[in-house]
Amino acid sequence: MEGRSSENKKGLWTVEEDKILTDYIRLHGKGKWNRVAKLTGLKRCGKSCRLRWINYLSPNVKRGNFSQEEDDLIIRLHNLLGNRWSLIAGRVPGRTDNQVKNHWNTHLSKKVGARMKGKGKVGDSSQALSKSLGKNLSTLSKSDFTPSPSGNEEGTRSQEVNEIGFEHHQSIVGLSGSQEMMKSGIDYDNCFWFSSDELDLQPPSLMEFLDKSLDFVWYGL
DNA sequence: AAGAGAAACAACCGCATCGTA
DNA sequence: CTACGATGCGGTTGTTTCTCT
Repeated sequence: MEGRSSENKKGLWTVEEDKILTDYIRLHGKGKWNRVAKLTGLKRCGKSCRLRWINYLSPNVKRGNFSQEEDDLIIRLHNLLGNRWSLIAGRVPGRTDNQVKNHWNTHLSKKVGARMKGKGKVGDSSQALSKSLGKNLSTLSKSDFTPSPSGNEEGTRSQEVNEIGFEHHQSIVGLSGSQEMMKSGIDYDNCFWFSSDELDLQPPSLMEFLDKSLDFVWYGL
C-alpha cells in the first residue's frame, strides 16, 4: 500500500499500547482515529486503533463466554439477517461484530449445522423475509429507510421519521429474537410503525413475518 | 515432557459508504 | 459535482492457547 503503512506496527497490542490508547480516548473521546498516532506517538494506524478500542478496550465490551441465551439469539438473528454481523451484534448487548463473527465461525456454525441436518438450511428465513420485503435483506441498509431528499419541510420530517424507523427496525429484529418476545407475543401498542408512504416496508406484515419466522428460525422447536 | 494439530481469538485488509470542504 | 479523508463492515489471515498422542 502506501509507504507510511510500513512504519506502522502490526500484530497484537501490548499493555502499554492499550494504556496509551485508553488514556487518549479518555482525554479526547472517540473518533479522529488518524490523529491518535500523531498525538500519542503510537505506531498504529487509525483503523487499528479504532478496532482495538471497539473490540477490546471499550468498557461496553462484555468479555467471557457467550451464554446460551446469547447463542440462541445470534442463531436466530443470523438466520434472519445472514452475515450482517454488525446488525446482529447491535442486538446482542455488550458483544461486538467481531466477537459475534468469531463466535459464529468457531462455535455456532457447527452447532447449527448439526441441528439443521435434514431441516433446510441457514438463511431460509432470510430469503423468505427478503421475498416478503421485495428486497434482498442482506443489502438492507439505513438508506433503505430514508426517503429521497426533497429539501422541503415534509421531506425533512419524513427523513427524521425514517431515521427513527430504521433504528426501530433494528430493534424489531432484536426484539423478535428475544425470549420475552417469544413468550409474550408482540406488543403492538408500543411498536413504532413506519409512516412514510415512500417506504415499501409495510410494518404489520413485517412484524407478522418476523413473528411467524420465529417458528422455523427456532431450530429447537 | 514435548511436539503436532485443532480450536479460539485478535487483528488486518480491501472495499463501500458517509460527511464535508 | 467532485475529491478526499474518516469510518464501518465483512472476509480472511495471523497468533495464541488448548488438547491429544
